[in-house]
Parts: sequence; structure tokens; C-alpha cells
Amino acid sequence: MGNIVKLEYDSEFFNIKDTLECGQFFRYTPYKAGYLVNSLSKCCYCYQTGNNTVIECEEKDAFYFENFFDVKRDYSKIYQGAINENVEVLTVSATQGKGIRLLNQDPVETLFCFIISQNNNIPRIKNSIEKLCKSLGEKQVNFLGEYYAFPSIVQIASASVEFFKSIGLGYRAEYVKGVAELICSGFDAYALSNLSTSELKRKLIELRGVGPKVADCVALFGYKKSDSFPVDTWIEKVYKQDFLGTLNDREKISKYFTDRFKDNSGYYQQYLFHYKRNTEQKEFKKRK
DNA sequence: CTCCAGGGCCAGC
DNA sequence: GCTGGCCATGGA
Repeated sequence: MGNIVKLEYDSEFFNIKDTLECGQFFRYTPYKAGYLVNSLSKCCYCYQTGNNTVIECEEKDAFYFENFFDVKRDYSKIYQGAINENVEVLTVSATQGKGIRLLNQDPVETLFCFIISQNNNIPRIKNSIEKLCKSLGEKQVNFLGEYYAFPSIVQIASASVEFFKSIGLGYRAEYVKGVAELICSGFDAYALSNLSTSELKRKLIELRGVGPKVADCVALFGYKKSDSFPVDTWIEKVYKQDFLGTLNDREKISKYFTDRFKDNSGYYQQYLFHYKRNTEQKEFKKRK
């Protein structure tokens, strides 16, 4: 095992809890005072202490996680841009979600995770992905202990539809199997990063099981296309309740936001999603 | 029991 | 091009 490094950042624009729990990512588990974070075959330990956010990982993975957590980007500008829009719900969302960062995730891992996400809830999605890794991925060991890598495309493609159903994927099982086989037979998902956002989404939607919303998520979270604005049930609520929008077609709602927020769309979307989902769940708990 | 979750596919207009 | 029904699953 290699040396262990401790990377420290000011937590004002890097809150580890909000960054992990804002729905862009599923492979994290509570650990000690923070979280274990898995991406591809790597694992790190993240926690907050005082005004600092700390990442502990093996030295050879330091560059990977610095990029993963997007540490080079100045989020104060994004935050200020959101405030300057002068929209009340966006101001409140950005203020509460000031520490959210967009993670730089692997495109293929993101693709499978968000195919699984459709018409599903976050706890179930997390659970299914964890089972996928534990049963198909390679076992890894580092200073944090044993864990499992995200399975390779060959490992996914060689599993059966029945297996995917057995880990709770339901009707999404056939989508996962089909996309895995397609990638195995030559569909180069990594080559798509050179495309424009709209061309990328068009290509992704050709995959069976990928519609406009999943394509938006994969474009944003996997291909860093920040001029994407995924519209799910929570964002639709924000649109109707807080932006007083009247459109019903989610693709049109998405276009409404990207026309308005341009290259900051994806960042603002995360502020809004996180805010809406959190406040509704708090309201629900209060009633109990 | 019904309704819902980071929706997509398909048939029928 | 648009709409409604259907698709598994588990928690509330």
C-alpha cells in the first residue's frame, strides 16, 4: 500500500455532505465522522473539521480525487452568479447549497447509474448500485479496508437480465443489459466527449433506456456539460411553484432553463434540486 | 389500499 | 408531434 495523503480545502464552497447528497452521485456511505466515497475502482475518506473539508486517499489517487471534486474551479463566481439572477428561490437555494460542487464522474459509470435512476428513489438507487458493485466488481483493498470497484463493461455485459432483476432493477434490467452489450460491441461512450451538448444528448438518447432526462444527467455529471438542466419531479415542482411556469413538457422546461442560465444551468439546477428535495423532506418529518 | 420516486417506451391519434 | 397506459419495486 502506498503513502496516504490528506487534502484540505476551505469548506465555504466545499461542503462534503451537500455535495454527496444532492443527487448527482450514489456511491457513498457514512464512515466515522464523514463518508467513504467510491468512484470507478478508487475509494477515499472525506469529512469536515472546523472550516475545512478533508479528503484522505492514497497518494497515487490524489490527482484523480482533486479532479473528481472539481477543486480547481472557483465556485464563488457560480454562487455569485446565482445570487445575481435575482430570483428568490434561486437565492435561497444557492445560499443554502453554497457548498455544493459538481463532481467529475466517469461517463460510463454515470450512464449506468442514471439508467437505474429512472422512476426510482435515491435510497433504492444507491442500494442497487452497491449490489451491482459487490456482485460484479473486483474486490479492492486499501488503507480504508475492503471495497468493490464499479464493474467493467465486460463484467456488466456478461451478467444476465435475471441477475439484474435479482438486485432490484425491475424493468430497468433489460436496459442495463442492452446498453452494456452495445458498448461491448463497439459503441465508444468516451469518444462522445468531443461532441456539443445537443449532439451528445442525441447520441445518448439513441440508447434504449435513455430518454431526455437521463441524457441530461449523464451529459452534466459524466461529460461536464454545464449547459444541461435535468428536469425530474422535484425540478418540475420548483418550475411550477417557484418560477410559476406553465409548460408541462419536461424537455421544454429544460430548454427554458438552459436558455436562461446558459453555461451555469447545471450548477443552478443542483442548488434548486437540493433545496426543493430537502425542504419537502423536512416538511414531511415535521408532520410526523 | 393508493401514491410516489432524479422516466422511458410504445401505440394510437 | 403529442398523449395515456404501462412498466418493477419498496417505502410512506
